[in-house]
Amino acid sequence: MTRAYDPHSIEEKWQAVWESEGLYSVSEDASRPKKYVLEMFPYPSGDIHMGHVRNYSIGDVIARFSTMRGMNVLHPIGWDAFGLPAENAAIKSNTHPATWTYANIDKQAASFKRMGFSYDWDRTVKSCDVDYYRWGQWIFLKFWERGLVERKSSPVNWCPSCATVLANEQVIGEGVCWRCKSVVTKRELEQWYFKITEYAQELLDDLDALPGWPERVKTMQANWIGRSEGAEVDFALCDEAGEPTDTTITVFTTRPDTLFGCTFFLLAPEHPLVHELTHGTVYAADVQKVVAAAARETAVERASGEAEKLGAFTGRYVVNPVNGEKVPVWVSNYVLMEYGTGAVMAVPCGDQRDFEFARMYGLPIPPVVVAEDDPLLEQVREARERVLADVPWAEAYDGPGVMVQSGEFTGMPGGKASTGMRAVTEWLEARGQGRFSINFRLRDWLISRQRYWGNPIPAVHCPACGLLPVPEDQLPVVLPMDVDITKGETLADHPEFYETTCPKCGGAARRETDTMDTFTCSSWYYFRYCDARNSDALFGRDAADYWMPVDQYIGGIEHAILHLLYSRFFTKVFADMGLTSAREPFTNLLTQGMVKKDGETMSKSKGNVVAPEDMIARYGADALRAFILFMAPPDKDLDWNQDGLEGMFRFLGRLWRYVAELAEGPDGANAASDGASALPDEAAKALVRERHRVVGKVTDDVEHFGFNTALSAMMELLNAAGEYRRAASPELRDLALEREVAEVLTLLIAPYAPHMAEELWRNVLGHATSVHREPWPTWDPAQAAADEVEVVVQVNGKVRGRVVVPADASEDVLREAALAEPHVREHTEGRTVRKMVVVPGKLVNVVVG
RNA sequence: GCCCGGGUGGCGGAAUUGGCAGACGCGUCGGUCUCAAAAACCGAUGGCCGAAAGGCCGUGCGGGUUCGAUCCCCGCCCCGGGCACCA
Repeated sequence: MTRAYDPHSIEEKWQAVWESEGLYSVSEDASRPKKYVLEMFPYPSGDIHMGHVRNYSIGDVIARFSTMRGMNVLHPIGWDAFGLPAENAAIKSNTHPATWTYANIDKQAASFKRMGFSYDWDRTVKSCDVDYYRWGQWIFLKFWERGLVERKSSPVNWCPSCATVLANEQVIGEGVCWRCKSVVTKRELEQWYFKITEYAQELLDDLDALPGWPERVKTMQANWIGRSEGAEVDFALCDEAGEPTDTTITVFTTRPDTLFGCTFFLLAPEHPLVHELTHGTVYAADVQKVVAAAARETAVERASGEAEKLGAFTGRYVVNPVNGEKVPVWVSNYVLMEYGTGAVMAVPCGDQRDFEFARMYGLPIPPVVVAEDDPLLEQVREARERVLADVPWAEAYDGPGVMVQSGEFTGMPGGKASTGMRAVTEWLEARGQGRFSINFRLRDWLISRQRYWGNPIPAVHCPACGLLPVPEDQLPVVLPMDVDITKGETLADHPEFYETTCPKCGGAARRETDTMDTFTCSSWYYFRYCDARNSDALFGRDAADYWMPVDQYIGGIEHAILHLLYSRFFTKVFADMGLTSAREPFTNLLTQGMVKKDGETMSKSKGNVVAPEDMIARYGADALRAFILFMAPPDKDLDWNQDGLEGMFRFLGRLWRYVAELAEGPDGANAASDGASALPDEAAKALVRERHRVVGKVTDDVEHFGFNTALSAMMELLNAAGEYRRAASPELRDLALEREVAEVLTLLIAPYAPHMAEELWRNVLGHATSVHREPWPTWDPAQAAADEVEVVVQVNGKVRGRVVVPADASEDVLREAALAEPHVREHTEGRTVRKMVVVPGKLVNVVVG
């Protein structure tokens, strides 16, 4: 009696065997091509959820498949273990964040092991281990040496719920915190930054070097970096009497060709000159109203562009360098201090915001770039001086056109990146009043956090020597464990930590008490995996050169900017430091979709969480892994459905029975009998064809992440095997062929259902070594091809019949066969055949009139 | 508002990108086995008309190109995501 498929009796058994055999431990091996397969660094929240199951199952299939294809595969796992949830949980449950974190890591690692993922656990890292984070501090010091660390005061994003600052990338959607979704506010604070903007151009340019990334992700990064080409223009500031001074205010503009249409000038409410220019004047009160209103605006209102435009005249003027005109300086909330210089030349005819502002405050709107098809052009085409002070338009025009009322530039083409734009900039450059310039939307990365559970920033504030790095030989700065987190203490409340001596003068000094953004920990972990136990260096050059870059990275789309941009930045700096030859960390990126329930994201608060553990308990890890991959293509969102899991369990059971019954043989006889005596009948030929076709299809599908269709193809092969068994007479069954199909199916399913495949391979089919070390089955396209094909015959585009012809039938043979088909004849009877379209091997279309 | 995705049976999804729409699975219905049930196995399953043969309709909607369109083009509608006062 054949043993039934029982995942519970085999899964944990094989997990233990694999571990003791060291099946997934790898080392550098020059004789095989390497492949580095990596899933995004998990935060150890303790519970694994379906998103994890999906993410790590995708990676595991790719890793196991690659091994079977002959590659030396690095597939590591570790824990992104610093972060706020640990602190919040600790406060709530009166434990230490470390206790909570390490317990969660153990729990989650056990769940991952229970899923049967093929990780090299010897390389595991935990970012809260001092052996790990000391290298984060070392990186900080190296960045500092290279001038990539800066401490400066500026308006920053503050999350009131997390009680800490956030980097720009970490404010998402309508101005909310990426982690807790609270509305973020602005505060002026002195903070630590990594100067990622130094790499803005390279981060943008090298997106082109990533053909293996989704277009969507690259577009999002390009938009985030936000490169604009234009010019800086210097405007001389006039004194209170209206006389030009030597002080200039510089603006950035993408449209220097519209400079002749500049009729006012704007400063951001936060601009330092605002107070200086208006203090003690009659304009101060009105200006203050705008400044105060802007300060009250939430990030949401400000970012949405829906806030009402407010403005106030400062009483001062600047001189337009192209025509010497004095234009009034206003303050307005629609000018952002963070972008460009915080000052703007307003050209109302060419910019919708300036247009609206001008209409609101009665400022003139002279046209300077007019579209070719605009009737207004005839009125002003030849005018070099301003003859028309206001446009009859309902809105601004920012497209290409002809420059008018623009002095010597009149008649030139204007618009973005136009000859007029270049001519005006060159004119300014020749006079020292402007220059070509490129502006990025990307801001420097704010990395300091006012929280405890993170990597301490290795710096010292000395009253005598100023700000100093902790010397390299004094690393690591160990995070003290005796902080009372339940009282809300941070390092700043901990004198034993912050009281120190200056590394330079030896006097009393204060240690920096901010910790680093957790995104710094996840920006280099993939390098550490290459050489995880190295105690002398972040990683050895040889190990990194062998493994890096990551060949296949898998994770959620939510990191399209955040983690993926930071990691690209770190890798580029590492390359410039000579640590690695990789300039990009992740060659191929797969962004997997979300796992939902009834169209909604699973969450405890909604009470719709499906626990993977419950599913494993019922159907085993193999069915769960295979099913989540079968449900949908990996990059699409999917809606959880338990009935389908049941179906996958049934398929595995069918496959099990097929292999097991065959191995035991009919009536207990050994199935490995000589099948050569059996006649190669049509049924056997069909099964051989299917075997080759399916191996080819599964191979191709996995390479393109078509896990769902790969599984369908395996089901088709099993169905074909069943049909063969029923069709072939018992005495003529080709048992050798059936045995081959059974082995092929076991090999094909191995990456998806590794435990079942292993049990079948070793204990049922009787092989001595692991299925996961077997070479991937080969296939012969010639044997996959049928010698006869069914060709569809259409009459006027409608299918009217089918004919079976040799696969290599000529067009003439096809024509003849098509016209002879009885049903086709009915439809062509008495009508003229005007044309016949023949697609060999596929279709014939008879066009009749 | 702008930029990407996407819309296919009762459901998840296929269709080698211009060549049999609906593979595979779920669900449903019918059958075999059984005292019965479960499991397993077999069969049917887009809609409408028809006893059947067969016919008509059908990939969000409306046009177009083509011998032929889920696929390409034009114009809409809906869903999801990203960006959004960036000068």
